[in-house]
Amino acid sequence: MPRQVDYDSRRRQIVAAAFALISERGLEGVTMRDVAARAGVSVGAVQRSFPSKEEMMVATVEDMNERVSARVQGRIAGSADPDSAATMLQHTLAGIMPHDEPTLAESRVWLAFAAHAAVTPALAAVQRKQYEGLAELVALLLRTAQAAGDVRSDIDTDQEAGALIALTDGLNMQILMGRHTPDSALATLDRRLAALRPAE
Amino acid sequence: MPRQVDYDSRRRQIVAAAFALISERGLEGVTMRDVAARAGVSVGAVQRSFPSKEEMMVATVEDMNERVSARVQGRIAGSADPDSAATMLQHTLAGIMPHDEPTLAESRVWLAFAAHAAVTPALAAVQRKQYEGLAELVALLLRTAQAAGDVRSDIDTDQEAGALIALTDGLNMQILMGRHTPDSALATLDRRLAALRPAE
DNA sequence: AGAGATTCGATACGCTCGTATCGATACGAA
DNA sequence: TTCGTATCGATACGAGCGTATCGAATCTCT
Repeated sequence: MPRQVDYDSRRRQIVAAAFALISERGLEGVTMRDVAARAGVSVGAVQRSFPSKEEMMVATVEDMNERVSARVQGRIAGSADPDSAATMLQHTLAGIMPHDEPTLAESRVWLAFAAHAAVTPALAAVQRKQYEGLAELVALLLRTAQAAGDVRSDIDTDQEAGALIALTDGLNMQILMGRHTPDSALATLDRRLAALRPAE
Repeated sequence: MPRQVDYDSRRRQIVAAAFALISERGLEGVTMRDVAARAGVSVGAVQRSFPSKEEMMVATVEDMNERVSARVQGRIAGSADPDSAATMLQHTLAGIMPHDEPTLAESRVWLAFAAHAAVTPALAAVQRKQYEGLAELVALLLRTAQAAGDVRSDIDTDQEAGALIALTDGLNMQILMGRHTPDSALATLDRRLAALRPAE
């Protein structure tokens, strides 16, 4: 029963199953058997694609990171005013926050891995790298918006980028905990962004 | 071999061991055997104090919540200017953030439970309640500071409380991920608090 | 002082996990 | 067509888990 399916697509299928299970039950609720069942394949097939569970998990983190990045990219590209750095900034940060069930699932997975990374240095390094890219993007957008006069010039863009990302992450958590709705969290973020504009 | 030790102190001892293990290895790294060994008692003794692992975990969450509350209370009480709401606010939020190894451990445990709560509604309710108390306290302090003229009057205190807590949580996570030092995170928080003051 | 109750520590049990193994099967090359 | 090989699905295995069980040891009470 050899090569009848494309390997990449099977790996994606398995990762998608792992992703769904993590979002529903957390990291500890994921077993190889469950992943195989959810993906509609046998455990052996999963083992063929991922020699160990850890490799499967790593692929799942990467998939999650790519999902978020792709979504943010998409929002930026599809934005009404793609040339405005201020608009791109709003789309970037708002794009990270969940607003429907698929993105809520994404956030749950993100939180699960974040918690895991706190006690797993190898994972922490991966996450830190992802954040570094985001922080640089946000800082760049802030600087560009600053040059366009859309952001106050007395703002340290690197510091502000860190603060905005922290706020976004915190809002993210509060949404998952049910202390914020996606709408109210987005409103808080927008209020914060509005405060960056120069006084008229 | 009956009642030779005080039950409350044994429970505290066990909870402390569970707490330490969670902070080191995360929730999934905690087993009854390990907890017993760390606490210096047998598994049977742990079972005597906590009929099930879940009850032990619940007690550990409660312990964590109490630790944070007690620490914040202590900082407020010991603050140089206990009468100033603005000072109390700073101590409250800064007190939540980690600044040394014991408080870093606290934060790791907090994050572990937060992630778990995202897929465990019963735990989410406990955490939500804890947050509600914090949000009310912060909002009250904001209102008081507002009345004293230390905070701009155009600020919606409830909204701002939510934003400040989200920022604090986000900074907390970034510290754990190594993207912020306790000092830089505290500086970010203080900058944010400074921005609440009325323009001179 | 001795009987009874209570707590402890050790161990057993049933289960689930990740992973290894292996026969069955389907394809490609000769 | 047939052999060799790559893959799959089922199952086995050893480890580790939470919990149950039970004899030994200690305290209390009469």
